[in-house]
Amino acid sequence: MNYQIELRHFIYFLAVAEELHYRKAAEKLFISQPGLSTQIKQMEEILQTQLFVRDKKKVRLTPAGEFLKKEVEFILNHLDQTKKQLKLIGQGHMGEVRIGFLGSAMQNVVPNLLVGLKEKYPLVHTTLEELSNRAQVNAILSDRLDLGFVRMSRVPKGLEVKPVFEDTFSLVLPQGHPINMNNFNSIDQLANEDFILFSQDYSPEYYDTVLSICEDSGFVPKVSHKSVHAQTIFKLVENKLGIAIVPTTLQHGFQMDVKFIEMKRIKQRAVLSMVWKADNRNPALKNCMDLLLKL
Amino acid sequence: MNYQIELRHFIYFLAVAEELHYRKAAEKLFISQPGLSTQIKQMEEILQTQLFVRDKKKVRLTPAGEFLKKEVEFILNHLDQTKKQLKLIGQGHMGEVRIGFLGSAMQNVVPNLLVGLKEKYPLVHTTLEELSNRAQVNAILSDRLDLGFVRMSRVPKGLEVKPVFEDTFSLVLPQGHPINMNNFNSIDQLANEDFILFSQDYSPEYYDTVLSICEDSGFVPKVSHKSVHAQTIFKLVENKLGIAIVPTTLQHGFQMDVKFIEMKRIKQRAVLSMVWKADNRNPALKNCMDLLLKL
DNA sequence: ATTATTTAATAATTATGAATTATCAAATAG
DNA sequence: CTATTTGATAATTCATAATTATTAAATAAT
Repeated sequence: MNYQIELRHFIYFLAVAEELHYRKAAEKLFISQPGLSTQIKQMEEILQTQLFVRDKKKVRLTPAGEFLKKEVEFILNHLDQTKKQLKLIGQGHMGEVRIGFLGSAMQNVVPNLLVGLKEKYPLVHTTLEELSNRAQVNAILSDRLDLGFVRMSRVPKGLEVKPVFEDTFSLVLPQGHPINMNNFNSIDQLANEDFILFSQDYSPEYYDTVLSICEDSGFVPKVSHKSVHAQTIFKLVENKLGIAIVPTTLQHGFQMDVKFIEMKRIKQRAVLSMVWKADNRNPALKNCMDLLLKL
Repeated sequence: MNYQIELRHFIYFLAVAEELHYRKAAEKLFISQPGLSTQIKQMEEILQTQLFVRDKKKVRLTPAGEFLKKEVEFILNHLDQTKKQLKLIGQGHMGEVRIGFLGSAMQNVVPNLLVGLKEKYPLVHTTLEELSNRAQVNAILSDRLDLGFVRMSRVPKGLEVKPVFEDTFSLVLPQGHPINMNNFNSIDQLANEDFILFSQDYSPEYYDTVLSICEDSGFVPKVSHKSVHAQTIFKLVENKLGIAIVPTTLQHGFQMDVKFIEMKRIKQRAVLSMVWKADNRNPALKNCMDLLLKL
C-alpha cells in the first residue's frame, strides 16, 4: 500500500509513454503485459496522479503524464551521464590532483607531468602550489594536497616518497671570476669565497647536502646569504656578493649573467622526490604517479 | 548479478554518505545494518566504482563517492520537486488552459475569468486567441483549444456548451437621430433604416437572433453593412451609415460618439456560452470552468 | 448480426531478491 | 586483556515483482 517510486517505474512509464500501447511497451521491456499494467497503476497510486487515459482502446497521456514524461527523460538522461562520469572518476580518468612543489621542480619535472597529464587524461585537473618541504608534508598529512615534490628522503609515518629526478650540482660564479670551466678542479679552490645557499628551513636536507659537498673537500663554507628563490641567488652572484652551488638544471629558464660549472665528479646529487599519503584513495593520483614514473 | 540501480540505493547511499557510519545510517533509514551493508556493496558492484573506503573503523567517501553524493542530492531533490509539481498539475492547480473567444467576450466574461484564475490558481497559465464560432469549434475538436466562448446553442457531437452570460440587446443610433430613450417604443419605428450587423459567417446563430428581433416586429431589416469588429460597427453608425443592434455590454470599453437604447422588453438575449470537449482531461480546464460558473 | 481479433485489466501463483536475525572478525577503548 | 564497537557474512524469512491464465470490452472482419 505504501510503496515508493523506483527507477523501474520510470523506465516502464517511459516505454508506455513512448509506445502508447501496453503490449508493445511490455515487449520492448521484455516483461509481460499484465506486469506492466500493474506497475503503471501502482505508480499512479504512489504519485496520486493519473498519468494515462485509457478509453476505447486508446492510451493517451494526461497533461500530468506529459509533464512527467519530460522530467523522466531528463532524470534518466542525467543519471546516465552521472554513471559515465562516476566510472571515469573511479578509474582516475577524471578528477583533480592537488600538487605542491619546490620552486626548482618547475624546471622540468612538474611541467613534463602537466603536459603528460593533459595528453593522457585531459579531464584530470590539477591545482598547483609552491611550498616548502615542510609545508608540503603538512598539507599532505592533513589531506589538503595529494602530491608533493620535495627534496628529502625520509618522511613522517603514513607518507611515502619516491625519487623522480636526479641532478648533478653546479657551481655558480660571477662572470669576472678567475675560476672557469678549464681551470676548475675541485671545490676547495673556492674555500675562502662567500657562499649563497638555499634557506635551511625551506629545505633542510638539501642544505645539508650542499654543506657536505664542501665538507668532503675538507672545509666549512662561509655562508653570507640565504634565499628561497633561485632567481635571487643568481642576482646576488651576478653582483659579486658570493658564489653558489645549485642543481644543474637551474641553468636554464632564468635570465642571468653568471658562469655555470657542472661538478660531475662529486658523489652528491640533487634528488627531487614525490611524496604522497599512503592511504590516499584518489584514483587520479595513482594515474598521475604512474605517468610520472614513465616519463 | 545483473541488477539495476534503484532510487532505494540512492537513498541508502545518501544516508551513509551523510552519517559516515553504517549502524547510524541504518537506524535513520529504519532498516538493519547488514541490509544496508549489502545494498551499498551491491551498488558499488552495479556502478563498478568504489564509493566508500572502510579502513580502521572509519568510513570515508572516495572522490567518486563525493561526486555521486552531489549528484544524488540533486537527483532526489529534483525528483521531489517533480512529484510536487505533478500533483499540482493533476489537481489542475498548475498548467495551461488554451482559450478561444469572440471579440465581444472580452467585454467582461474573459477578463473576469482571467482575474479569478490569477487569484485562485496563480500557476495556471492561459493562452488567448480571438476566433470565430466555427474556428473555435474546429480548434476544440482537434485539441488545439481547451475552452471557447461562442454565441451558439448547438454544437457538434463530442463537445459540450453551457451559457455563461446573458445580455439584453441595445439599439445603436447616431447622435443626431430623432429616436431617443424617451420617444423609443418599438423596433418597428426603425423599420426603414439601414442596418449594420455582425457578419453572418462569423457568428450565424447570433445573426439569426438579431434578424428575429426585427421579424418579431413584423419587418425584414435592410442590411447595408456587415462587420466582424464592434469598433467598426460603431464607427459606421457614428458616420450615419446605418444603425445597429448589439449586446448591451458593448456600450462600455469603446471610444465612440453614438446613442445606446437598451431594449429590455424584447425576449431575445445575447447569450455567450462556453464550449469544450467532453473528454478533455486537462484538470486545469475543469477548475477553470468551475470558477467561471461561480463568478 | 456474428465471429474473430485486439486491447488492457484482474486473479492466482511463482520466483526474485531485499530485509532480518544470528554471528563473526577486526579494531579500539577502558 | 577484556569489553565494546565497527562493518561484513551466512542462513533464513518475507515482500513483492513478474508470470501464466483468464476475462471484459471494443473493434474489425465475415
